[in-house]
Amino acid sequence: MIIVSLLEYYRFKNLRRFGIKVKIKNDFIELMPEDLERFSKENQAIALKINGEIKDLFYISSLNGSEEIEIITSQSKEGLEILRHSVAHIMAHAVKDLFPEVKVTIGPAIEDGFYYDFDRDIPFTEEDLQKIEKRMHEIVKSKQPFIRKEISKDEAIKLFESLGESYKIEILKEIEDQKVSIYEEGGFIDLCRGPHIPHTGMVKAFKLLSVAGAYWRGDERNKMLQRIYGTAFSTKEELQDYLNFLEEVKKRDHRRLGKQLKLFEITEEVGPGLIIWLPNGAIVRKIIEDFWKDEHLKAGYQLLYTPHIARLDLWKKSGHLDFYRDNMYSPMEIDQISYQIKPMNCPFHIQAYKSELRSYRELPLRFAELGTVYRYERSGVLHGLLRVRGFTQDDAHIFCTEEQLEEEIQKVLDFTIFILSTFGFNDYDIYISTRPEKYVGSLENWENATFALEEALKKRNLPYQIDPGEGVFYGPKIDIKIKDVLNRSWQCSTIQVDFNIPERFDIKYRGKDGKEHRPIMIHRALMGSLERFMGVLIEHYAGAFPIWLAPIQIEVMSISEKHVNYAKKVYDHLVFNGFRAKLNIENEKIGYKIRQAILNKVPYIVIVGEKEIKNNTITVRKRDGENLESIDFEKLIEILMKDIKDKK
RNA sequence: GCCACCGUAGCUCAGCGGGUAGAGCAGCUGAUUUGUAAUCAGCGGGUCGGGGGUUCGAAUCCCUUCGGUGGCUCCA
Repeated sequence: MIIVSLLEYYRFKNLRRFGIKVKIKNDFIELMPEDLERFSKENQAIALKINGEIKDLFYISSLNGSEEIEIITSQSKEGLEILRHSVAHIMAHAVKDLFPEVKVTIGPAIEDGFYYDFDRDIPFTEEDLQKIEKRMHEIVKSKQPFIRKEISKDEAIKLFESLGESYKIEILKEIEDQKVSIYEEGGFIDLCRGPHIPHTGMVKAFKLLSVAGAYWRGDERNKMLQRIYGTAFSTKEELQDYLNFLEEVKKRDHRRLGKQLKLFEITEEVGPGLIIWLPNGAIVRKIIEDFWKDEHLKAGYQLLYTPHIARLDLWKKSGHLDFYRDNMYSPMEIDQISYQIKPMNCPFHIQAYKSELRSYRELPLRFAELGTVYRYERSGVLHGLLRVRGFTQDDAHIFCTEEQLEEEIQKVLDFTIFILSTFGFNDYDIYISTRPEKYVGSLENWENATFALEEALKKRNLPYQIDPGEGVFYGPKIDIKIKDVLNRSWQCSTIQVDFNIPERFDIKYRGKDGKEHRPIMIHRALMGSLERFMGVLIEHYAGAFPIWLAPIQIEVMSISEKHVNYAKKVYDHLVFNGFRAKLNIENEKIGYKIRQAILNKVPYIVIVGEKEIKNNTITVRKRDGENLESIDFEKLIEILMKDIKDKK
């Protein structure tokens, strides 16, 4: 990792040369030990990379000149992680100072900061966090050095026994090495692999954010600990930027915008995790559904509609009752027969496949459905539109031969990317999940299918990562996470190969050879579920839907009552041309009406008054405040039509 | 499901060392006839999430239940 600027490089080029090779950008320079020390100090080094291994900064004194050195500062990803980890220690130190009865457990750096889990019977309050933060500032100010010691495991156990830190002992007992490292800073000792910053004074910007429950070792059978989350950055500005980012996230929260823009509602009376789509949300959904259906027909899919409930036996046969019972609702009795509300669409699509004898000539057969399913989710996991109990999957099942598998997957990938990019998602994290411990189907099947998934991604030049053992029991899968404008990842699309269901339902096709063969099934959802996708879209667009999706595309407003008739005429014309328009002839000042429309995030505002009537024009104001000159009505229609066609 | 916090008018929130409720916005009515992010005035609206308890008296204290929020676990 390169952390020093070129300017500094040239400055240091004049320094005395010695055996220690220091990597700067992609070059190496050689420095005298004392120059290196000065160099690292001036660059706010917090650690060193010695021959590729990250070490504490004090190792600088033990270099013999043959090493390759990189200087790690908190500007780099690795450095920031070290910094945050050190701040976690400082937090634990502060907590122990203030609440000596607390037992410490673990405290790593994470994506956006760090946390530390504590065992304490009394919960931490907001005031406690403030006190802890205050104490942390004191520790930072006193510039306590982080001191690393290597001791034997037995010694460490004795040490932590004397400190009463039973969780540390539990961790120690599972460490295989006989030697462990501990770090001490201002009297606070923690079992830790390191590395750490040289001293606490190097912490420039941190903040404690929240308290939450967390199970010891993440196992819900274990004791619930108290986790304090915090974050740290290399400068105050960066911390402030991050806090601003959190504010922005809050502003875009789809639950808040959903209420404000009257898109959807979740009420206690209906039940948790169940969505009422209000007119504004419903129209957006309808447009997405229409788009989805049209594109599926173009892509060679056939549409299906299937029921919401089916005989329980169907779910026994599909295996869902065995594998998925915990997420299924209780069955209901109808005429002494048990029926089940559907958690999946696949068994129905299988029935459609089985509705006639199939020939290899028909394959691949692609069945698509916006299928609403109901799944039990534990109450604590529900979250707005993103995690619900009733949702509509943009589901499809492709039945194909083994030879067709790879091509079909490629087609699905292309299709997925087309659909996602239409909504402005052009950045993806792609994962292939491979065979888990518990699986069905032959090893050969798995290998072939996994290979097909990989090949498809390679041929499309899509970078991906492997998630080993994370596949579903019935087959490997590709998961695509999209990144929104704030660069947050959302799991939506999934492409899964299924060896299980075709087998269980004994579906077949007649091959060229006249014999019966079993088709392979691909199960895929592009948007995942309409609910989740809409939630992501709302946050992605911050509620300001592009014109092709906007619930109201144009709001026509009159300056005063005198202009109502003309406004009506304009409005009627817009509606006649198929636009979703709103007429605002309220007896209010124009500024007020504009404010309302902007708060409702209407993309186009049309204003008509004396001037417009006289010239037979309209004045257009865009959502972002840009004013189009008074223009001809037909000109507006032209602009709008083009934007809608381009899905802007 | 677990831990913590929260639940007052349609919305956002104030009131909470106990004495049966307020504001702004929204809604309705009227005045105003308006030129690019809030014209003025009046009116209506809540058994303070539900249930139970303590008390002469509970939005306020306690218990319980439902729901929400942040996490943990889970996400076939």
